[in-house]
Amino acid sequence: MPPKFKAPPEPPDLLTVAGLDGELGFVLRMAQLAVFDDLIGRLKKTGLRPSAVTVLRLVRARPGLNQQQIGDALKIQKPNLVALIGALHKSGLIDRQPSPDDKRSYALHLTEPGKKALAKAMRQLSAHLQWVSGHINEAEQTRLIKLLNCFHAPE
Amino acid sequence: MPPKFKAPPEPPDLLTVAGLDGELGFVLRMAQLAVFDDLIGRLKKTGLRPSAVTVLRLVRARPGLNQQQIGDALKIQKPNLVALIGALHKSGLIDRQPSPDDKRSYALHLTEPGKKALAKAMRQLSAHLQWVSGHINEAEQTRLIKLLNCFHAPE
DNA sequence: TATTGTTATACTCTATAACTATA
DNA sequence: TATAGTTATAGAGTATAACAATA
Repeated sequence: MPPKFKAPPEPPDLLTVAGLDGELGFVLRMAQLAVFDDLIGRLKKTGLRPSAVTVLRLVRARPGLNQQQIGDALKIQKPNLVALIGALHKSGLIDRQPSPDDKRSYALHLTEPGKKALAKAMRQLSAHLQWVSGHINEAEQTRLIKLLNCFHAPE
Repeated sequence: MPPKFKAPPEPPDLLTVAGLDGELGFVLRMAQLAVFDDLIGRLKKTGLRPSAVTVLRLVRARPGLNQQQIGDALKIQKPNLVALIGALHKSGLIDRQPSPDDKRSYALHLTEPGKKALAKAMRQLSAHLQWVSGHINEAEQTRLIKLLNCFHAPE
């Protein structure tokens, strides 16, 4: 029988000892930090934050959308959307038309520069998604998203 | 053959049309919002934020820890830890002893009130974990955490 | 009355540069 | 020189209350 070599005793990991790396909240936060770190880094080239890109994507998916509907979808409260939408409008990426059927709200549309900017952002998003795929294969990704939806889907 | 009833055509979901609910970043963010919403709500009773509870847990796991080590574990940068640790010290939950072997750093320990406060917070955390278990069973939770660790484990 | 968008405001979290005292 | 802790500061994100115009 060959002599037994004990593996050198690993120093017990601090997070493990504290029980943090087995807790959903903590792991969720750390994963989000890592994923958004990559995404934000790539979007730097476009001058847009993830939230701005998301707004542009919603407006492209449903031209004529108003702020309230965007806020509901992204769980951003009304006052906090004013600056975000305002900046997109000011930089000429979205257009605000007075809504025909409700004079209180604006119908939002992408401008031509807005479409171009979104296309550029989507190319960066593509690279980001490839980075994600480097960490977790497609099947696992689908499973992960399904599991995460346990929390945000039902509300 | 019984008559066929077509399901009423569901209005296509905005998030689905925009392709957001199939993207990890977005789903991750939404899940984290929901999970932390519950956790923060429960911790309100203790006057502590999740980050403060996490710091207390690390110090309990490794008495004598310094700020740098905490920052590394939680990915919080040094300047942003000063107020957090300072508040815990000011409210008497942690004790700062000058470190014997390195006069630049402080060795952190839980005080008796700190231990009590952490115990109280851990009871709220327990209730939170039960809430989590209401959304996703143990096996799925284990799988979810494993999948999320694909991102924060390797660095 | 209720809703859309807005202002004002405050609190948290995060990021960078520069200082101090030790090492 | 490098590291631990600090200060100052700025930028995001988020929360509440209240208002005008409209429904």
